[in-house]
Amino acid sequence: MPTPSTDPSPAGRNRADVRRNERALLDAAAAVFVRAGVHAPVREIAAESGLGMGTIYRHFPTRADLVVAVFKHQVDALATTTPTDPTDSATDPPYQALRTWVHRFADFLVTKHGLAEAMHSDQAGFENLHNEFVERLLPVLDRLLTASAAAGSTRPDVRAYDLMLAVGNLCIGVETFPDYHARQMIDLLLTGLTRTDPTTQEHEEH
Amino acid sequence: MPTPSTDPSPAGRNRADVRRNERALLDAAAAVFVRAGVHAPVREIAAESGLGMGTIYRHFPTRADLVVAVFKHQVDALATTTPTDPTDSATDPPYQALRTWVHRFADFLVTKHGLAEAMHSDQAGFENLHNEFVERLLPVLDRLLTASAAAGSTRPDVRAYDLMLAVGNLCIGVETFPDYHARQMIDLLLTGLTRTDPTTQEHEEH
Amino acid sequence: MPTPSTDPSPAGRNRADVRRNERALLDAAAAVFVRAGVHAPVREIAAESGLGMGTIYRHFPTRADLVVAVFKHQVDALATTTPTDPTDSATDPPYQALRTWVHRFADFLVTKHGLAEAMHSDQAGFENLHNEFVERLLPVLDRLLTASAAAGSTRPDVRAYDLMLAVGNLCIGVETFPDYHARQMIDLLLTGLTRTDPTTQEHEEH
Amino acid sequence: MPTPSTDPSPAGRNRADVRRNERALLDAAAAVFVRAGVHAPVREIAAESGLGMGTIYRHFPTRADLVVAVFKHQVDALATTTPTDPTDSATDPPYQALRTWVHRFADFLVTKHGLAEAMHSDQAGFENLHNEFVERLLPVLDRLLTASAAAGSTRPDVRAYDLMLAVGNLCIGVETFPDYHARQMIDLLLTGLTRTDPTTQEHEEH
DNA sequence: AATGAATGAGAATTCATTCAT
DNA sequence: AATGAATGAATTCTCATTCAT
Repeated sequence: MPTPSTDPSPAGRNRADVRRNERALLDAAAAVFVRAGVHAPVREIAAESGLGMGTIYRHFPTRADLVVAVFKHQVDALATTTPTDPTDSATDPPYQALRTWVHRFADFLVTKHGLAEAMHSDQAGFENLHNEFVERLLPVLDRLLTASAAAGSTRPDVRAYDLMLAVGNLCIGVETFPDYHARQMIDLLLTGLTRTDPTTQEHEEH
Repeated sequence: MPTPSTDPSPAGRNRADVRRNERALLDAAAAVFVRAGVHAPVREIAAESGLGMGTIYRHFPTRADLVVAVFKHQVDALATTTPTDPTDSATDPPYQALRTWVHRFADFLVTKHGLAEAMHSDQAGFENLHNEFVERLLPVLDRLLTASAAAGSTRPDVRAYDLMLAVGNLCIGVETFPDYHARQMIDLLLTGLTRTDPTTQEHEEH
Repeated sequence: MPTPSTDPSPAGRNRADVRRNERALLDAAAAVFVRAGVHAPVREIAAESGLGMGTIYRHFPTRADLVVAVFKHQVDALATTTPTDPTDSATDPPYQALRTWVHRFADFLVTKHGLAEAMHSDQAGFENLHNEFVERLLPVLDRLLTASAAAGSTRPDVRAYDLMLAVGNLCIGVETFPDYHARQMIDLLLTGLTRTDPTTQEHEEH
Repeated sequence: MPTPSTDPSPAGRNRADVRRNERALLDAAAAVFVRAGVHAPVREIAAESGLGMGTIYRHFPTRADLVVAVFKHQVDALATTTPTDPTDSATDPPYQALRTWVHRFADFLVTKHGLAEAMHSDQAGFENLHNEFVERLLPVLDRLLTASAAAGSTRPDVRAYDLMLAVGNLCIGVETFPDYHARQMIDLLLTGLTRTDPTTQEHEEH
């Protein structure tokens, strides 16, 4: 809804308007995803955002586009921060860096209702989501895993792809079954990954 | 109403027919579940079975009833065979028994498209499914896990419930992502479960 | 299915069997009609009777046939007892006889959940029901009404048909709205039938 | 799209369109209700209106909402005109005012196929309909009846609620049975309501 | 004659997506 | 660009009626 007196542009909405709408949409979608999962009705997101449904479709033609966009920021954080942090790699042995990152990844998934599930959805329109994760995060995890294996801390025969999916999977059901301790299971997996040096392993577990 | 000694059935359509139909229904449902997941439309199962939709509702009032029935046989096998097999417990140390059962459990889940997913569904009508699994299988796993921990082979601080859900989770996505090796991830988890004994871990993996 | 030891007839069930079934059906239907109205599912009546649904259809091809049969006894009572009772007509003036019969008719309707409603149903298969009532009871009411009018107790310009439907109508809703006093309304109608305030009434009618 | 000063609507489809559709829906529903009763399938109303089923649900979430809306105008007329008309109360004695209103009420019901019936429906979604009538019209009738009783024209022991339901009931079946004269029966009821020959009437009631 | 399993049309309801304004 | 009303396919579930045994 343009405010004629303040906007002299004859063409209507300007770039700022559009960007503002997109932001509102993303915030609304994030809120709704938390509340009702990533399969929530489009109308609900529209209502939350205060914008029309048509606007959603204009900005994000498929649901996956929206989901990807919603989590892009957090994915970016996971993708960029860790591997470039020099202090981390200085102080932490590679295995510690791997553990830390996996935990952050898990925390991210666990706090997004339905996201872990959606990562595997073969529903039309969700391939993008999986691809996004693979493209952005797999290289990061791969680097960490390779470094850890190179240091002799972890087995060299485990692929980052499998590990990423496995961790994602272990996060499923956290909301549905409050009694399920995903964190501990992930730790089990990580421990299983290590190369048998007892001193390294025993005191890590929580 | 006379009860001829040879035919206890008082009704027209005889028992054999009815059982045959129920079998057809279960087979059809199994096939459709593989093809389209356990959320497949009832109509599709009816079409696959060659029977009417009403017949499905007669036999299995809720979807979960059908799902449970479809997998009952396999669940029964998992629930009964293992813990009572004396030769197993004689030859295998407790940890081996645990591994074997977990692998069988995983094989079962992996071959049923959508089953692992359905186990977590909070959709109406699927609670039964989760309950069925918990009620039937959790005691078995619990016994195996307790025995293994008692033998000092595995950590005593891991609950069977978490382990069951975790294994179930790790099986998710096997069909969707052919490149995902659930088996290896499950082995990682099992290894992580052991008490960090270097000799135990190295040669188990496949 | 014959009872071999007690029934030597080679042709199967004898007349007594069939009649017994019909009676069971009628009793069951009466019970279900009270409980769930005359639109109750056929299956429910079958279950109540302990007989099969097919048997119901054999005995009563349409639902109205069943409804008519269920109430036949009571209709018979209304149709035959009153007009032939000599003591009644001796002690009661004609108007009193009319009132008494109308009350009995109303009591009959009120105690059959859904019957008053069904009398008007234009649903396929219910014409019979209306016809049955008209054919059996209208002559009775007509006789009573004519006698009462002849004695100068009631208006001569009211037809028995209208009165019968009106009384039937006034019985509707007794179960649904416990606060509705059908009895009093019927009394109002009967009172209105008597010649009372000439100035108010005569010129209004259309 | 800037908001022209003449159109305050922020939305695409403008208000006039929406209102036109709602009107089309109401007209279609009224027509279908006459033809097939208020239980007619939603799809039929949609077809009659030329609009989609979803549109009906958008405008009228429950069937009762639609029914209420269809008859709202007439209910409004009955609810507001009469009691505030000063000339009526000046020229008519209270009993005449009562008669007039009851006739108007009956005319309304009689011309709406299935409405009188629906008023009593205990089907889910029809409570509102009954409530609407009671809430809107009962106070009006109560005022008229009380005034008439106060003037000594009618019996003081009859409640407006019973009278309203009774009149409604007497209107049932007008379309189904063309030979049924609801009008006359209502007049009978009203006449029975008047205080005339005390000896005949008072002691009969139970 | 009796049975009740099977059938499938019918009705309600939801929601992704389009498109006139 | 934005809107949100309109659409109607898709899905679930019920129950009258048929018919093989």
